[in-house]
Amino acid sequence: MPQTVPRSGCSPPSASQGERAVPTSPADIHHLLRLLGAESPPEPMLHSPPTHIKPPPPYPEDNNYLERLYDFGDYPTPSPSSDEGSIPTVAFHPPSPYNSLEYSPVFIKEEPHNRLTVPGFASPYPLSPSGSCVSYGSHNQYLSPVPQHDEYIDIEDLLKENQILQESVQQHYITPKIEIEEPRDHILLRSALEDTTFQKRLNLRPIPLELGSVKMEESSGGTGEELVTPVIERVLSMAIEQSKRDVDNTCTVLGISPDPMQWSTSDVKAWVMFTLQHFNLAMVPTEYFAMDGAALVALTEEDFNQRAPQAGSTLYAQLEIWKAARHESWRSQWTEHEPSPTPAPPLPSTDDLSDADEDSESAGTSASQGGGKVKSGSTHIHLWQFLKELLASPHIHGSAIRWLDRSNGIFKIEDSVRVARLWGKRKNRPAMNYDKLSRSIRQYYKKGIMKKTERSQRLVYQFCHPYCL
DNA sequence: GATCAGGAATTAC
DNA sequence: GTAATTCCTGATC
Repeated sequence: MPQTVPRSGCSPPSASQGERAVPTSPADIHHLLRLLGAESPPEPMLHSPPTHIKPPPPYPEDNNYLERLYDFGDYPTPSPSSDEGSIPTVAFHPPSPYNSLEYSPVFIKEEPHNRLTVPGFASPYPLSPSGSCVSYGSHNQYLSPVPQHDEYIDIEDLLKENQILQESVQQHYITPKIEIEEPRDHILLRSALEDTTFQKRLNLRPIPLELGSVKMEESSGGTGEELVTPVIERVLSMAIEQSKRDVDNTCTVLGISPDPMQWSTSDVKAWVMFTLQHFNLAMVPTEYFAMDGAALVALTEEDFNQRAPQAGSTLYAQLEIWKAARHESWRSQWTEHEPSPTPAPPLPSTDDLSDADEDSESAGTSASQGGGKVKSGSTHIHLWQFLKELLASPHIHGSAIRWLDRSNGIFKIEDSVRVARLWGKRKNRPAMNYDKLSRSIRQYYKKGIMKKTERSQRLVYQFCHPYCL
């Protein structure tokens, strides 16, 4: 894939006037090589950015922001306007599942004083009044007409410089090598996510591969078949490590906990806005996600889609990744104490779970909703969230509580004793009963979280909007 | 008898 | 301060 080159601004002259300098401007290199019959560097590098190149996502124009986010250590970070002394400077975005391969800017620093001109030959590139290249933004257009030059160069010197230039070109136009390596993480991540054992191992719902606007590299050279089982294990680890790294970086940037269950309302908003912005998704009114992390975790994919029809799936998938990273972290911590943990038991398939099963039943709900191995789940959960949690698992709790009218948020408690007992277990309130639980539900009438149904029915309640979403 | 409705005090965070 | 719990009385199904 040819690497496009949004060119950075030109640097001011730094060498002395009398100093013999090597022309290194990409435009100059290209023209010179073409003049000498040498092979040109990749053509797209010498033109304005193609129109299909997407502009960068609307991150804050704070380079430190990106550096904090993409603190990959071994990878250079973009530095379009700094580092004046290096010529040319090529910086690549680090590989990340968040990076779109369609937009991989390469910043090239130019030294205007090193320009080389040839009689009768005018560079097609705009030049500043001082003779340096007009600087480009990532997607700016040419700004000025092309002036002529009256400087002449001895052809022998030109040939000598050409040799130097060839070396320079070989050193600095080796992007194909990098291009091959950069998307490998995407290929591996795709393969890992396509591998259903990933989801089975972590007891997760399937994660959509279309991670928002993130475009995975098409596996042109390799089919997934090359990744045989032993390799999958390593791939799986890489994918998980990558996800965890991304989670950690985002935590650092946003200043939030890696555990979504610990998020405050503002944390949730920050995460939602960040994710929407990160994947260049349509913005969503923040009121739709005015909830804490526990509530967010309790949302189903359908809930996400109802709140954000265009971005819901991506948000849900991202949250699943966060859960997975958290789950994996917990599993690692757990294995420190229990070398041979038994695999998570399969979810109950019947509704007639006995009381003895309610511990695991409750834990199963918490694990599936919270994404982690917590026996009793978080006690920092609201009753309405808990009820929605139960309602979201009809295969487990369908005999205790079920939707009557999902779209209008109407549900019925079929087994008041059991629901109350589950609630009491979750909140560590052994004396909980339905009388108390229903009293709490009635408190929601005044708060606008629930309302009485139009036709009063026993054990039937209704969520208010947007809590019914 | 179970549930609903709501007041009031208390507890937990 | 807020949410939930606890206890209570009275009404309804």
